[in-house]
Amino acid sequence: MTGEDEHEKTAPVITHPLSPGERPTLKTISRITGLAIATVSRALSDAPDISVETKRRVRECADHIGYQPNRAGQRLRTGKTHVVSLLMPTEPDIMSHTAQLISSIAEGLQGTAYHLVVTPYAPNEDLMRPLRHMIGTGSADAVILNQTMPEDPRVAYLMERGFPFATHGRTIWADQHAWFDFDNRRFAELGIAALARRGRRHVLIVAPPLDQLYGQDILEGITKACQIHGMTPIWLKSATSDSASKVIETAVSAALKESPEIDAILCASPMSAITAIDAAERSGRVIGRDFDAFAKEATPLLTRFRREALTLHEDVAKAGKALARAVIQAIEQLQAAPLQGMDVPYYEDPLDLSRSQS
Amino acid sequence: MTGEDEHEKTAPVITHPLSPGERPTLKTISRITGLAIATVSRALSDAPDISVETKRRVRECADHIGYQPNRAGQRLRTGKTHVVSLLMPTEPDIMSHTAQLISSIAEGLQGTAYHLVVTPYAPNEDLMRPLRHMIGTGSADAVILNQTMPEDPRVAYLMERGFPFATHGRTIWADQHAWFDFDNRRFAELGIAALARRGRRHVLIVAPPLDQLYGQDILEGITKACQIHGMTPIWLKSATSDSASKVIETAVSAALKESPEIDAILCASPMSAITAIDAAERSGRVIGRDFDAFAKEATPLLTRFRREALTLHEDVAKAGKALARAVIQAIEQLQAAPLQGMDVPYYEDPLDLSRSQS
DNA sequence: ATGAAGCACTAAAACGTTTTAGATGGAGTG
DNA sequence: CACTCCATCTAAAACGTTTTAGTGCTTCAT
Repeated sequence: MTGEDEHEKTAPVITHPLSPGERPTLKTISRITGLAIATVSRALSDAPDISVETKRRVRECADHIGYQPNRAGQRLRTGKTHVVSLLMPTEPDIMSHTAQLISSIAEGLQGTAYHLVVTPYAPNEDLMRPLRHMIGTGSADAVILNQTMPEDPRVAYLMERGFPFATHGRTIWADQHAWFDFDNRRFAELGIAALARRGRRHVLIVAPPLDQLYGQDILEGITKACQIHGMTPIWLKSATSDSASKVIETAVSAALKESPEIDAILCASPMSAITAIDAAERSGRVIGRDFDAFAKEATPLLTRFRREALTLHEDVAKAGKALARAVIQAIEQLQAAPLQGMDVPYYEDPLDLSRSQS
Repeated sequence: MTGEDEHEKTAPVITHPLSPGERPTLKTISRITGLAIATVSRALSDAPDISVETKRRVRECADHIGYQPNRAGQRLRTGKTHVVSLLMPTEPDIMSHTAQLISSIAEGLQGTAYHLVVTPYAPNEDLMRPLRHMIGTGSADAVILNQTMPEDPRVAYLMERGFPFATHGRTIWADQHAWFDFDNRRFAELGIAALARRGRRHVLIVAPPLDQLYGQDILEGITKACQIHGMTPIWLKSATSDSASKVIETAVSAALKESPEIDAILCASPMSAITAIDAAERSGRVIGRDFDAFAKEATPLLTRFRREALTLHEDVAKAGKALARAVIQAIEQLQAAPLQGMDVPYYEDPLDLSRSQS
């Protein structure tokens, strides 16, 4: 009876007897509601053996005083860090859409209990070291790898240890882990098709690095599409799409001299496209007249500069969001199957666009 | 006697009686060395009342078993999070050097006890909300703000609360807090001087947003330099360097029609330069012949595309490293004065470069 | 009446660290 | 001999959370 009276007294007039600067804890709620700390904790985590009425009261009180669980306490007790680590090669001195990827992963994590910490590593350094260190010190609950090779040893290591992770880019074990990727085969097919539709026949390929799966995908896509459309691919020697611009420039110039029949260029990255187009024009050819160019790009950079260039867009923000979802699912293991996704990039013909807008 | 004997016995033969998968803790070291946990802790933190010999023994043991302090434990006890939060507007669908900034801040934090967590916020949202949330939940020891306005309310708030922070970009309170910035006044002066040296007289300014201090700096620099070099600035109306490309394009076209005497363009960002040069060429002018362009850029993007464009380079990696240092100093308050730095960007004349290399 | 079962709650321990307030023992001092 | 002093070490508490193993109490079947 008196117990019920006390409840009646404290419940409506929630005055909190805590000094203003103090961060509220479970103990605070316990003091206010008169319940044990354990009860408060279990009420907030919706345990089955707490009455509905108690849960309501506790939650109300928690909302009222603005309770936020202390992560350090949780972390110490549960061993969970609430951290997702993005393992990325140190960013080179070049513009990229990596920031958008980071930003969108972090956004996707917003509202969950997880934070994104960025862990760069020197590209020439032992790939395994940062990963081992991260796992060894237990500084994250999961990893996102953003540049994976087909047989990436890190992926093998993570799978073996059963450590939650997701990759940006598939591997040969793609069916066994969470990943997100763009459909690079389709990029290649769309590119070759678009160039063929314009009557081009001899396409210079500024190839992607072949040690990564997306590179192999593009390779396959191009080969197949060239057969279908009767195109002849000329592979750029001694440079890939991520070579330094001078290397690409030299290689493109040499290729154009050697194979004057080239009337199209396909590039696996926007930056290499910029260089390649420039080199072609320096060799006296005019884009749109003497040749067409098709490039993969994540943002409207190239088209802004050369409307004549054909580009295939990738939705980087979508990739980030998907990776965030995937990695959380990997941590919580909601489902047996890892979350995977492939986004089909889209192609807009800039000639059509400029025609309709002007 | 027996106590000393035990020391003699345990010290040399360091066998660690811990199950292999277990992460070593202070308790582990305590067990191995026979010292109390408190002693081990104080030895590792180099407390004055621990003997030199004991410190040596403890450190040796710690190294041997690969002890790494449990951050959650430290965090709970000390209230320090060991987290630096980078508060950044969500990255738009555009290539940028932001990733390099993030990467280099994180690199600068490597080796310290701090991690970088990325906290994006919607640009249209209340600026204070994410900051308040961060401080309210105590989820970081310090913040880095990467786009500050001259009278940024966040900076005022942080100074008032005495919360450690550093900014990328100065404010009107620049003498009171840690910051790093590029010398944008100098960018403007160098640009105007370079254009004047080429005999140009009427320069179209694709102005930076004036609500940020770097914009005001550029404005001042241009005004002063134009006076000195006898140049006439024509300010682009209805668009700034971070407007959408279509807006910039329209505005540039209109300006060129209205002021045909324009023979130079100065742009506050590489992306706006790409658009502006394109628009000028669509109006029938040829870069290098009819006009010159000067742009601020962090990476060799623009010059790769249009060698004729003059650009001023910024060392983004240096900024990141400096911010990391500054924020750590702000946390540890090693010195009374906040760490500040201004980097002078450098200018290379691409005409000289192409002349000497080809 | 007795025991079992179930409901709603709680006390206490544990995670790993740092810090406070001593404890211990030997050396120096009166 | 009693004392202070000092150097070195330690026990215990605390940070906030979750979880284990209960405790009371009621109800219900026997």
